[in-house]
Parts: sequence; structure tokens; C-alpha cells
Amino acid sequence: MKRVPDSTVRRLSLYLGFLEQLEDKGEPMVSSDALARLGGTTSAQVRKDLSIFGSFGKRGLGYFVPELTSRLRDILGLGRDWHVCIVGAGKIGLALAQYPGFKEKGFHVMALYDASPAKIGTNLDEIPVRDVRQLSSDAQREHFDIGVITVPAEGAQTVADTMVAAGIKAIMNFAPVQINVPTDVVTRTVNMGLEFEALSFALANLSK
Amino acid sequence: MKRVPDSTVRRLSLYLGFLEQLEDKGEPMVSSDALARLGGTTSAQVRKDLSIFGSFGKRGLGYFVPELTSRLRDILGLGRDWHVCIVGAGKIGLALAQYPGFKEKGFHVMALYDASPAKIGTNLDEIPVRDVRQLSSDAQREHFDIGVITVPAEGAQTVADTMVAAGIKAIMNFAPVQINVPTDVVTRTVNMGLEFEALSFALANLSK
DNA sequence: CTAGCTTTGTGAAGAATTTCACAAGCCCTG
DNA sequence: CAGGGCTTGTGAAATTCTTCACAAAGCTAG
Repeated sequence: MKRVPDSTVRRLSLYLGFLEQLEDKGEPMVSSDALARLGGTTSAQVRKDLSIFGSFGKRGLGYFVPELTSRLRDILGLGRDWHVCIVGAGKIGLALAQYPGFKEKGFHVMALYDASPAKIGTNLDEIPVRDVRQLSSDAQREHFDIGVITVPAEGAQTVADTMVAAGIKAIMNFAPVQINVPTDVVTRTVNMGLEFEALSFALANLSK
Repeated sequence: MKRVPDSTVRRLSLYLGFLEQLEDKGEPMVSSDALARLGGTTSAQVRKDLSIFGSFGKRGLGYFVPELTSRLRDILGLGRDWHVCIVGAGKIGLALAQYPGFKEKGFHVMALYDASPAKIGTNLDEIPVRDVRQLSSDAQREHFDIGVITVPAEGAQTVADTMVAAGIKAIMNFAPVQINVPTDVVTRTVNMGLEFEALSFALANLSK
């Protein structure tokens, strides 16, 4: 299969968002040009992005909204439910666990893990908070697909190692450090510090 | 001035993080190769990234850690303090306001804004929570450099419009929608949904 | 059924970014 | 001070990603 640029995957997610809105409004068709305008890109880009996976449109007409929506869901692997565990029941961990758009997309937070005795044993909207030392054994039994790391920088690599050992193949890292994992494990790091520094750079260079 | 690729800015932030660690450890020098390994890239890439802004190294030796650290801080605009306001005192807004690495980098959260009467008037670690209707007048007086949007999708564009009208030139958007602003205003959207969908895509296509 | 309008799908061209590869420069040793 | 060992800085090549441009195909009207 052809290599898919990361930027294409990002845009497909965006298109899917717009398509879902259009579907709610009952729009039957959409053109690549309309999608492009919503997503801040060009119609050629939209068509190229889609063409990697097949040709889903009708010439002269555009794309059927429900069909394209469902195709994109499939492509992005959103047709099924993913089992998620979050390690680190701090501010960000809890915010994520309660994020409503999350479950809607099929990401089910099965459990939170933490090291603090004060938190272990409590519940957050039906989601149990467990001892992080249980993670290893739980992961085997509960088949977590995605592990989310929301612990401070120092603990991130240890948590990642535990997740890898437990057979988790996809890790979302919110700790502000690089984590190392085997090549068969996918990671994404969301580093808010980086985003703010990019803004700072842009501000500092506005007039140049 | 030469156009700077977004990917380069990202990497510079990463390098800066590593340099700060090296500085704490008291390392006097670092090579492009060492930085590359820490950041998961190549030494040529590191040198190209830096070469956009000048030549900071010594051939045969590498880079002086304190000097390069300070140069990168300057380049990224981290030499000064930025005044930040956060609109939306929900889970994510509060988590951000309390994020410790934030103030260290010079991003000072001056105020939180919300529409809920229950929250308005309270304080969070010395940060006041104010009525969102005050934002416009406060922004003029307090010279916010950066506005952060952490309200639900529906309200994001309105908040962005208010920020633009108040003269804010940089907006960080955590709402899962595109926001439109004039070209002289910089925005970055952090869309966690998108990140998770990228993971989902990778998982769904692992074996292919 | 034909003409005219529209929009897709896609090679080819163009632009941007990354990688290569090597001369230039610095340090150390003898 | 000459030679060997390193590492930077940077044009040139290679690769990746985006934009262009147009033939192919569908729909509508007459």
C-alpha cells in the first residue's frame, strides 16, 4: 500500500468533521471545492488526498455525503471501538477522560491509572481509577488498544515501557518529553509547550 | 528574512528542551549528531535548521551549550514574558492555567474568562476568573499578547472575533473547529480529536 | 442525441523539505 | 608547525508534497 503522508491523514480527519456537519444538515452532495474551502486548502489537494484510497466521487456532481463520510470513517479506523487506558489521573488525564467528543468517536476510556493512594479506588463518571502497578496485568486481560500518558516528564518513559511490555501498540503521549518505543509501536506526542513556542516565534517575528 | 518552515520551528523547540537538560547537567558542548539523536532526526537536519538563523557552532567541536540555548531562546521569542488570557474555565482551561512548565517559559496567564456566574469572581492560584463580557475592555488595558480558546466548538469563533477586535495578534485554539481570523493574526489549533484519529488510522493500517 | 456546463481523477510540473557529501575550520599531539 | 581526527556549514541531489491543467464523465435542456 502506498505511503500516506501525515498531512493527508490530518486533513482527512478535518474533512470527516465537515462531512458530519453536512450530514446533520441533510446535504446530499459536496464538491471537492466546498470541502477545500471549509478546510482551508485547495480542491486539488482534497482530490489528491482522497485519490490515495480510491475514487469516491461522481464527475460533474461531487461526492455523496453519507458515502464519503462512511468511507473516511473506515479509512481512519473509526468504524470500530478502541479501548483506551489513561495513565496519570492529574488535570490533563481527567480532562481527557471526560472529554465528550471522545466516546462519540469510538474511543472508550476503560480505566485511569495513578500512583497516588488518594486517587486509587475512586471513580470518575463510571471510570475506575486504579493503581498504576496493576496496569501490566490489566492490559493483558482487558486488551487496551491505545495507552495515553498524562504523567509528568520524569515518569513518561517508564509508563511507556510498561505499556509496550503489556502489548499496547499505540501510545498517545502528553508528557513534554520524547519517548522511545520499538518500531512496531506507534506514538504521537502532543506537546503543548511546543505549540506555544511556535506562537511565540510567530509573534516575535511578526514584523520581519 | 528567509521563510522558516513550520517543521523547523517545531524542531528548534525540541532542541531547546534538550539543551536545557544538558545545561542542567553541566555539559559544556554538544554536537549536531547528539542533538539529532535526542530529537529523532539527523545531524544534517539539525545543522540546516540552525543555519537558517546563523552559524552558532565551532567546526571540529560542536556547539557551546549555554550559547546555543540562549540563541534558541531568542529565536523563539522566549527571552521575554508574554501575557496570556484563557477564555473558557472548563477542564482544559483550568489544566492549562495550572500547568507549571508554562510560567517557566515566560507565558503568564493574567486572567481566565468564562460565562458561568458560578465561576466568575473566583480565583485559581491567584488567577482571577472574570466575566467573558469584560474581555474586550480588559484586553485593551492589560495588553494580552496571546489568547487561548478553551470553550466548546460552538462558541469558539465568537471568542476569536472578540480577541481579534481587542487587538490580540496570536490565538491558540483548543476547540475542535477551524476558526477564521485576519491574516495579520496568527492562530494554531490543537485538536486532540485529530491526534487520536491519526493514531486510529495508524492502528487500523498496522499490518498493511 | 447533441451541446454546454460542471466536477472528478490524475499525470506532469513546480515548490518545499530533507538528505548527501565534502570543503573549511578547529583542536591536539608529537 | 605538520598531520590526523572531528564536526560544522552549505551547495547540490534526492525525495516528498502541493499545485496545475486537462481529458473523461455525468447531468440538464432543448
